[in-house]
Amino acid sequence: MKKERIFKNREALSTTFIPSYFPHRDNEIKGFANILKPALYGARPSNILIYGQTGTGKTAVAKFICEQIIEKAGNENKQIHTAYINCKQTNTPYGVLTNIGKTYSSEWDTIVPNAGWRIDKVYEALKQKADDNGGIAIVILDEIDALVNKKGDDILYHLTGLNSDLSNSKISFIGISNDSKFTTWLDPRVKSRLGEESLTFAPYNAIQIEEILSQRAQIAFHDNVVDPMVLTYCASKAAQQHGDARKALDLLRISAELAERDDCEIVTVKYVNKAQNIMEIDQVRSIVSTLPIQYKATLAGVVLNQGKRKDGHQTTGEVYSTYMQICKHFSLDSLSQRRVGHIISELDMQGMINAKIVSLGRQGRTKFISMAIDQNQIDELFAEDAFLSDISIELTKSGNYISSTQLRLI
DNA sequence: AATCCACTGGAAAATACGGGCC
DNA sequence: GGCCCGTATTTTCCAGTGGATT
Repeated sequence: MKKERIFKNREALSTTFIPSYFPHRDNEIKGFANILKPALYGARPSNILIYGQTGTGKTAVAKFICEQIIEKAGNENKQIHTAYINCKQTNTPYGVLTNIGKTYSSEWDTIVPNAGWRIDKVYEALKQKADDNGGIAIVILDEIDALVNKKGDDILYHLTGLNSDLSNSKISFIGISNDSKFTTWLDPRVKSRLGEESLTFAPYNAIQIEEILSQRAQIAFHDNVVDPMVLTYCASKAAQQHGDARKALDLLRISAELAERDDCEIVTVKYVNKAQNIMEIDQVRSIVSTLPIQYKATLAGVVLNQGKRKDGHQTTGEVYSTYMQICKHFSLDSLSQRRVGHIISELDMQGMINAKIVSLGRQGRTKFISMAIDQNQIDELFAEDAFLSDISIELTKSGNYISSTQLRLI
């Protein structure tokens, strides 16, 4: 192993890193701390809702505050627990309750199975654990929007009502959302209980992002390995994207990694441009590689249909029939058109394809569908994937539905 | 103005699966 | 073994719908 010439501490640029100081978040932190302060005197802090776009530091600040408060509580011998739950990942009532329970007690896993119990029993167990433990719990519900609007959105109702059921302990919630309108979908009772206090994180501007970058760069890099222009450049790129500091950090990290791979002494602006390209491609690559097989088949259907119509506008029906042929050919269980229509919409949302609803009069109402990424990239990505490369090879061999577009696939 | 296509997209119901309870 | 829960994924059913055509 060669000695690290560029990086001193990679971690400092990762999105999960929590710095000890947050530039331009003094007011937010102060406000936050004031709301949570009662916890140190044994009182229940108000529930808080935090709004702000991605990359404005909501999650990091919330985690930071929790660490601080635990430390403080430790000094003063107060019982405070904190839990962090990402509701995008755990978006079921069962999962949320289980995650909170785990922070109370390490034996939770051995007592409560991760499936099988009826939900009110889990709820009872959690109450029990909480009261046994005593103290105050602060639960962070990140991306809380994922919990509402679904069938099980009464989970928030139960959670926020938890306090009145507890005798020996208290619990308060910090909800984090990037959609400031999400409370409109909320049950009014939950709305008032959850939003006792609220904070909004404004997006950073270019100058602020640059300061953040330089703070992190000092931790992450050795001295004089980064061209100062690089930070300015990364910051301005990210500021264009509604002040997303996370984007800026990613850009900086990848630029540095590229420079490192090139065995270059110093990170220059050249690498930032490279990094930007790579990030775009990598994003698509990671989406494609994690796509379930039915989604891949649908995507392949769209690709094979490209060029069938001169304007490149396929309809749902056309995609579905190609999809069916693919399924038959590879003895893959086929899904209903309703389902495939839904998959098309999802691929659209992920940015893999473009789908626009149009009305063709007597020809009915459907979607115009086309690929959102260019042919070269498609070829590359298909070749990397076992299933998708099979499709391009097999179909060419069999001589069925071959067009110039498909020939280009191999 | 009426018709009517080819879907869209919401909602309910079916199916499957992990796991407890008796 | 039979039945129940919670969760996830699909299927079934069906009431719309925008606008070219009649």
